[in-house]
Amino acid sequence: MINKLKKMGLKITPQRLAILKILDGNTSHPSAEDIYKELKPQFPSLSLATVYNTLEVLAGGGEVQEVRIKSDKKHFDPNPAPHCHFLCRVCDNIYDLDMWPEDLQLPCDIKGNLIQGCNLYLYGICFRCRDKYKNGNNNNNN
Amino acid sequence: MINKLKKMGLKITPQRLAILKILDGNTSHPSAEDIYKELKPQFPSLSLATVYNTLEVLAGGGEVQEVRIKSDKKHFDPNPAPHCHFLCRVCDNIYDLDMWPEDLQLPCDIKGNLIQGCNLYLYGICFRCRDKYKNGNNNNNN
DNA sequence: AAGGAAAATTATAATGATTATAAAATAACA
DNA sequence: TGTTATTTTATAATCATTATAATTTTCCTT
Repeated sequence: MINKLKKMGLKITPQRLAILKILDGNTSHPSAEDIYKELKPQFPSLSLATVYNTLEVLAGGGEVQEVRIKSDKKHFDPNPAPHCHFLCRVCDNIYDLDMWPEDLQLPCDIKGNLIQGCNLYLYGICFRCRDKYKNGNNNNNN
Repeated sequence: MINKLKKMGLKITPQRLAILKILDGNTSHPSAEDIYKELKPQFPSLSLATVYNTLEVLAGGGEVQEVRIKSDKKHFDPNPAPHCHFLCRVCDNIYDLDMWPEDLQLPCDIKGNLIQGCNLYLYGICFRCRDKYKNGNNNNNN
């Protein structure tokens, strides 16, 4: 964790460590505000700007991914490996899906264009919500 | 064009026709403001809200695609067929690429999740900018 | 062709995520 | 321990987008 910051030439601060700790292994795809709200009780002096700044440098350094699957807000993923993100239209949660199209290994060349990065966003209904809906139907006999 | 509006149960207005006309066959991926600026001289009374409203209903009806490849602004594509979008980091233009991953035919099922929609955003350097860079290097002997 | 209800347009204000600013605090080096 | 560059903080600014409410227009009906 400390190494990630040092590797990027950043100073070690309690705020940055706390943000990295929240992100570490986190698959909930928090927004900047989610992180801010989670840390505020332990860090009463924490500023939202610090969270934004830290996420920006981490994303710039390739340590976290910006997930722009929703139109209104950015979310963050500490897993920098390419994988797709899936937004359930029912529960509004973002999930990782570790499939990746075989014909999209980066970097690659498509019709003369150099492709360096890629975001794959999927939309639909997650298996949890499908199950709920199915059960609801059966129980209510609709 | 008129049919598109009628099909969606919308009234035919000069503003909507003008917006549809700009979009028809357009591959430049304009933003709402781009469209507004282009139409304002011919439609001095046009309001930006009208452009946003029209694009929203067209997108809702599946007649145009929202392209969220840039983090700050939405762009629009009159081609509703799934295809990927490519942002050149040098010239900042958005291009269509008509490739599509073979293993992503919609709708489909991935690990129990129902996938209904998909956005594929690519980032890199377009062939035009690659050529310019290459030539620049040769000419300057760097 | 005129009337009228429902929908659309308009000008404007509000929203809300993100970014910029500048002063105060802190980390890390000598 | 002192110093300097960096970071944090509080706050304001930005800017795309959405909401509001009054006016205008479409289009169905007569």
